Parts: sequence; C-alpha cells; structure tokens
Amino acid sequence: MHQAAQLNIGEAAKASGVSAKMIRHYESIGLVREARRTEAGYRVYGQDDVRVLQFVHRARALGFSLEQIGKLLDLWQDKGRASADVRALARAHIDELDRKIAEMEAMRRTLESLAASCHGDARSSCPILDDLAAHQAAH
Amino acid sequence: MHQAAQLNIGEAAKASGVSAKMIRHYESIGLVREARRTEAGYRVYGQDDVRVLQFVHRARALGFSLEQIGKLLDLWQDKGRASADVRALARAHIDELDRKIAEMEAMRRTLESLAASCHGDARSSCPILDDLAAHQAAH
DNA sequence: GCTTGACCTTTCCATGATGGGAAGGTGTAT
DNA sequence: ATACACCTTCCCATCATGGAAAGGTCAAGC
Repeated sequence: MHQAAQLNIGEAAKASGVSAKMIRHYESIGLVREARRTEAGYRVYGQDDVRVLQFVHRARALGFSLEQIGKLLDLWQDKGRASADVRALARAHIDELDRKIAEMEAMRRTLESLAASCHGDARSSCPILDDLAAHQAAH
Repeated sequence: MHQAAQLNIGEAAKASGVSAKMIRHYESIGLVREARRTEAGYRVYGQDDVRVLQFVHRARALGFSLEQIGKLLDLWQDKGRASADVRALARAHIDELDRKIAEMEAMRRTLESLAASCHGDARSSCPILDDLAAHQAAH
C-alpha cells in the first residue's frame, strides 16, 4: 500500500482524465517530466503531477496540439511570464479553429444542398454523384 | 510522344488535382484500378481514369474519407444503384460534419471568452492558464 | 552518340494523437 | 500457492499525406 497522494499510473489516469497509455507517451516525448519510480519500476505520481496532466487534458479538450500545450506548460510554470504570450497562442488557435469551422461549414452547405435535391429513389439520377463527377472541368 | 488523351502520372495529377503520390497510393489500396503501363513500366491514364481521379478529388474536398469514397465510386459506377444509398452516405457525412463543427465551436467559444478576459500584460495573472489549471477538480 | 534534366519507378520513413496487443514482471487477496 | 489486476517495454495500426533515396527512362540539345 502506498502513501496518500502517491498514485500509480492507472490511478493518475483516472484522476487526470488522461489514459495511462498517453501519460507514458507524453513522458516519452518530453511533454511532461519523467515520473519517479518505485523499486520495481512502477511510475509514481503525486498531486502536482496530476495537476499537470489535468492541465494537458483540459488543453487537449480545447483542441490545442501537444506542441502548443508544451508552450502553454512552459508559460504556466514560468512565474515571470508575459500573459500576452499566452493570449497570442490562444488567439492563433482560435484563428485556426475559425478556419477549420469555415471549411467544414462550406462542405456542409454544399452537401446539404446536394442531398436536398436527391430524391432517394431507386435507379434515379443523383445530384450528389453528378456533382462529384461533373467537377471534372471546373478548376 | 504519346497519343492524345494518354497521360502519364504527372499529367494525370495536374489534370485531376490529385498528386502523383496519392494516385499511386489510391491504386495501392485498391480505391482506383491499376493503371495500364507502358513497356518501360510508366503508368498511363486516359480521360476516364482522369474523371475517376477528379471524382475522388472532389469528394475529398467535401471531406469524405477514402473508405466512403470507395462506396461512392461503386455507386457511381453501378448503373442500377439506388440513389437512396448515396443520399444516406451524404447524410451520415453531414451529421459527422455537424458534430465536428459543434465541437470546434464550443472550443472556440470557451477560448474566446478566456482570451477576451486576458489583459496581455507582462507578469499579470492569465485567465487562460488559470482555467486550464483550475479544471483539476471539475470532473 | 552522349549528356543533361525532367520525369518515372519502388521502397522506406515521417507526421499527430491515440489505441491495441503481446510477453513478461509485480502486488495483493484469498 | 494461486488467481487476478495491475504494471513494464516494445511493436504495430490507424488516416491521408509528403519526403527522400536509389535507380530507370525519355526527350532535347550538342
């Protein structure tokens, strides 16, 4: 039995929302520092480690890449940081989200209009396929 | 010099919008049929082949996966197809797009509100980092 | 004919984030 | 002692795409 607040990887996974698999991965790419080990080689996590993992988990949920999260972690742990840097990172990510959203909405609009004009009969002509095929000429 | 409408892979790539790399890949996974070859082993494409590649290119631009495109190609080439099948595929893809769009918009909203309340001073507290860190407790 | 440069061929490797599984060690409860 | 749940590392797969290496081919110019 281990000391209070000393978790093994499975417990840290549950506590943070990050899978054990990913915790090991984050360690291997240097996103989080190497965990202490028991004599038998088991990784051991304390509350601070769990907080870092939760930070990562939350940032992933907001769509930040691991690379961006690495920078955010640096800024988080740098007491003398400029919050402007954080904001710039967030803004860049917002722009990226906007770009992707706009792209997918354009796809959606096109598909929606095609699907709306597709009767769905057996053997009838299908505007969806026609459109996909017809764009041989256009650009 | 080759016959009119007999293109090598680079020309087919330009004509279809699909990179030569991807044309070979699509062939290797069986999405498009194997190209005829010259005696020297060069792939040769005719107008019909280019049309298929354009179909794939357009479908990719609409966000369909290669697996979905495989089904669409089958339906396209099946004269006795039910257009209902095509519409169902399109509808499923629209739903998937809607899901992703909603997910990214939620991210965007959260980030936007955090970034708006971040002053961007040097050394000031940053709501963005605070939020990422604070969600240790919440679920 | 020979060189050059642009094309083609295949094969292997990389991306980003994640999961699956195998093979073997550990820890604990019955 | 046995069973079971957990841990370890290592390798492989996904999805769509690109890069690079090492070598063959073709057309143009000298």
